[in-house]
Amino acid sequence: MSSFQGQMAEYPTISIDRFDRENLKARAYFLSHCHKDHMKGLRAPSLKRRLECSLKVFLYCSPVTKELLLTSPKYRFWENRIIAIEIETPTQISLVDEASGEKEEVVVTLLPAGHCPGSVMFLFQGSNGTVLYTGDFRLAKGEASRMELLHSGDRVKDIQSVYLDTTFCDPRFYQIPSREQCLRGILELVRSWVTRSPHHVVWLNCKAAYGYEYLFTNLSEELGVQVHVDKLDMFKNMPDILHHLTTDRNTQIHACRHPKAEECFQWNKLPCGITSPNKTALHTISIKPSTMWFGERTRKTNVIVRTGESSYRACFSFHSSFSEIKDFLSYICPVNAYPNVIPVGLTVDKVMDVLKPLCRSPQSTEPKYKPLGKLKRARTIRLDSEEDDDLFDDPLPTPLRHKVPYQLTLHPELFSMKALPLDQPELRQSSGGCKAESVWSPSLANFIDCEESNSDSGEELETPPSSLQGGLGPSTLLQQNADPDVDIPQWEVFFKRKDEITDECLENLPSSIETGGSQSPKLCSDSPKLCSDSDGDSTHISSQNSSQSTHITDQGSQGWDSQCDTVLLSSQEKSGGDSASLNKSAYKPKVKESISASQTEQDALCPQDTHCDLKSRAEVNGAPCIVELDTLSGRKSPPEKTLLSSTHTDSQSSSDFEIPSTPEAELPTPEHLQCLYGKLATGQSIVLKKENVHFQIVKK
DNA sequence: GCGATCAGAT
DNA sequence: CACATCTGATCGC
Repeated sequence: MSSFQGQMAEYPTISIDRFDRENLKARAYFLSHCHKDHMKGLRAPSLKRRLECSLKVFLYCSPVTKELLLTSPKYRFWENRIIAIEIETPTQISLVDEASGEKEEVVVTLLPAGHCPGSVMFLFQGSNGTVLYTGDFRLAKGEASRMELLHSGDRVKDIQSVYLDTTFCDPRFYQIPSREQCLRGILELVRSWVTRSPHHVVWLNCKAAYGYEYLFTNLSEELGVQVHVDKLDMFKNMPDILHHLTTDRNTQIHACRHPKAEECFQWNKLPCGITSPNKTALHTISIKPSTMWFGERTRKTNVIVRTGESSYRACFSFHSSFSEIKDFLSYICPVNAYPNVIPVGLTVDKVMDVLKPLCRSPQSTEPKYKPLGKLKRARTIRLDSEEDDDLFDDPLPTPLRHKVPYQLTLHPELFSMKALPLDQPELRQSSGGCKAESVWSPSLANFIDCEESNSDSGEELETPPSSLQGGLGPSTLLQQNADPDVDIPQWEVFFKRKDEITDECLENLPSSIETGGSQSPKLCSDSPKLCSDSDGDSTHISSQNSSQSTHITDQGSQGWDSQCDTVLLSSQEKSGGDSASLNKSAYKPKVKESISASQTEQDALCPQDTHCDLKSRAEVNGAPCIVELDTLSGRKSPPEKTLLSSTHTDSQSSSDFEIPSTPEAELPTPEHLQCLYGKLATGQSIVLKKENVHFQIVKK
């Protein structure tokens, strides 16, 4: 929970994520995302009064946040005082003291934060230096290096202070399985259940908060089953989300809530009340998304844990892990870093002890030279299981970098924006409007990608539900491997053969796994954007502006070189070529009416197909010059206690190099590696792949 | 009656 | 394991 008090030392006349007390005097307000603990005072009468008196005071946030906020009647009084700023569009704001007329200019840039829909970080530039307020964030390792607007020329911007989400800034939370891993784990568990019969339903026991949407949309997309929720009007202008949700209880995936939901579930009753659509009783399992973390030296990291006959806990985190935080901060390397959150059991001082070494040393206040080309890691190398030679295919020429969107000046009272030239004036051709094409965000597209140590993704397994306990429930155990002991690239491991992994994974698992038939390498493939051009004349908000992609694929997402001139491309255009090769074959947008029993039964015919899909690709995280700075040996987290025996493999991954299984892959020669490193160091793309669907903003 | 705060639960 | 939220009790205006 954020304990940030609202003001930053450098720009005390603006308030962020706090709206009470001192903040009542602010000249401008900023909201990073729509979670209640960041909205304290936002609907208080005192602030409402202030607004009525100070007509030049505005609230700035992302378009998605604005939409979500204004959906609630409680905040409707803000309606004419919120200014949505597009992601990654430097925008000048005048901070005017209405009493004295005193004026200060700042340029603010919204950067995607990956925490929940609409979540952003705020980068402020002005006379008191450049500061970054992260809000809450979950960014995989290397994300910062791919954010163009954190850079200036070839360098990371000289950032004075970072106000940082330190929720998991404790070595205890050294690593958290990547978003894709968690998603995939949940997907396969859900799949294994709902394909059994139309009466097998899943209840996703989610909290009342934004942030699960990408889970819902991905499950819906992959399984062709809409997710039942209590409310969806907040997404009315976000078709990419909306189309995967339903308020019709007659579906197999539920994320509805009820105060006594847990009790209901004991009686096989869903929160929404349905027990059986017809005469047949439902068979329900519950999956509770919750944070799971693992210590630095923990190998086994199960993303799904069975907690009861029909209940599971699934790994899910809105916040960056300790190692992700360190990666982020050490890359930014500010003069100062301040925690927004003090993790339970820690003190400010203890958190500062962690942050300090990652900041610029007091002796040299010179900004560290961070040539973008060198530090830009994480060109994805995707090794298709069938086509290993993909590895060195299609190196793209290094594109011109730093196509910085033009700067906008906001005159709130006029709601006008005007373009300003920037120091690197490569102007976009688009108007400042809300067209998706104009705001495509490379880092947003990339955010799901993980170079984090635990993001190898090949070792998940699941067993068909029927395999355990007489078919009483699915007995899924999905796990990832991570070996954070190793911070040095281990190429042997990187190229570990898939069959080895498979064998290891199969160990201890129920016999019904069939290793055959599921060689298709991708569980989540990218797909062309859904419904971006939907009918109607409403405003559609896309994930361009949401900092959380609605769709996760297992394709390394950083394939889009952030150096590309991306701003004018739509995601469809970009993903078009690749998507053909993905086995997203079965995506059939299904409206609720179309989910017939017969259809579902058909789906249930081949449940075996759902397991043991091993991702067959490898990612290279090119960051040879980065040494993992962590010296805090994380306390070992206790062995995960699962109801099922935990399997593990010897596959290892390091913080910077993760190693999915790669069948038929060969060890690279030193020459290969050298070439590879060379390309990475110079910022060349090695193999690009793209995809990624985000909410689109389509204004009609 | 509402808000702020805290404890407790999920 | 935590997070973000909700509920209910208490206090004050």
